Amino acid sequence: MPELPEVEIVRQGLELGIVGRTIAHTQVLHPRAVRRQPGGSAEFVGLLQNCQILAAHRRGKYLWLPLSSGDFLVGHLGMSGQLVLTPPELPDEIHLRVRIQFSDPGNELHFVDQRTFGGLLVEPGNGDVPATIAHIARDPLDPDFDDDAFAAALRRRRTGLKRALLDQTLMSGVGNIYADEALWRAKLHWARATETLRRPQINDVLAHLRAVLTESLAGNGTTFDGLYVNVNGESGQFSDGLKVYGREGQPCLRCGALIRREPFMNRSSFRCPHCQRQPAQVH
DNA sequence: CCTGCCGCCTGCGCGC
DNA sequence: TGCGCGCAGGCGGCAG
Repeated sequence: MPELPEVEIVRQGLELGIVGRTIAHTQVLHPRAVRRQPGGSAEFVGLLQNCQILAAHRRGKYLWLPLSSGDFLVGHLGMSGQLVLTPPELPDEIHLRVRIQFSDPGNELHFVDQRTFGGLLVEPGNGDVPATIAHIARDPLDPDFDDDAFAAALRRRRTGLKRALLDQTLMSGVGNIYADEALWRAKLHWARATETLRRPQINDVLAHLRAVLTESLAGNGTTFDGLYVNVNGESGQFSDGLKVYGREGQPCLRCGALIRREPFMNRSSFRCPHCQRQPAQVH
């Protein structure tokens, strides 16, 4: 499940592997992969033809590549998406959705996606950030992330803390795994009412989020279910760094209480019932 | 405007 | 053995 560290590792791989190269041919093997393209597959392919890739940027879990045409190639990996650099002579991956070939004889760029929640599109490049992702907030590792503004916005919310951390318009890049890890480190319950948080606790959550995201980045991200890989098809090594996510029934690494898995937004939350007690006021 | 919920997808593992 | 179901979960769209 790619979150900030995993998407950033992919971005770095794209920067090294495809920036400066020129697209020669594009093939869409599954129309759902370009469902956000207004004109469909034909438009997507046409807009990429003969474009040079100028840079590789990221906002939260979105990637975008400015093109020599002035357009942006925008991508989201969803839950199971992979952008991999594949030698042309290798057989296609089972879930290959989009193939991009370059004018040079190097590796192709493949968008591979089992569950097809991810996708690509090309849109006009008006402004710094693509219109598609204009609503996505900065992430907590972004130098321009505004702690004061975040704290104020968080306290204006009337919802649960984890729900707020997952809201990409408030803060981006955080998903189910890193939200659970940061809450465990901060000893806060996922349902804690946001309006009851004091500034020191918000600072604490931010510090723990930054720490776990940075540690994961240093370990090349988390490969939990085998679906996340970098552009060279390699897994991340941070799975061992997870202290609470996926550890249902195992002892808390701080106090020994058994980690619980609880239903949350049609998925799961993991917490220590002792370190992360349910507060009086929840959402 | 704000909040919360649903549907979209496929493969895997488990229980019967 | 084989089948059905729960689960993984980010995000856009929409209802209230």
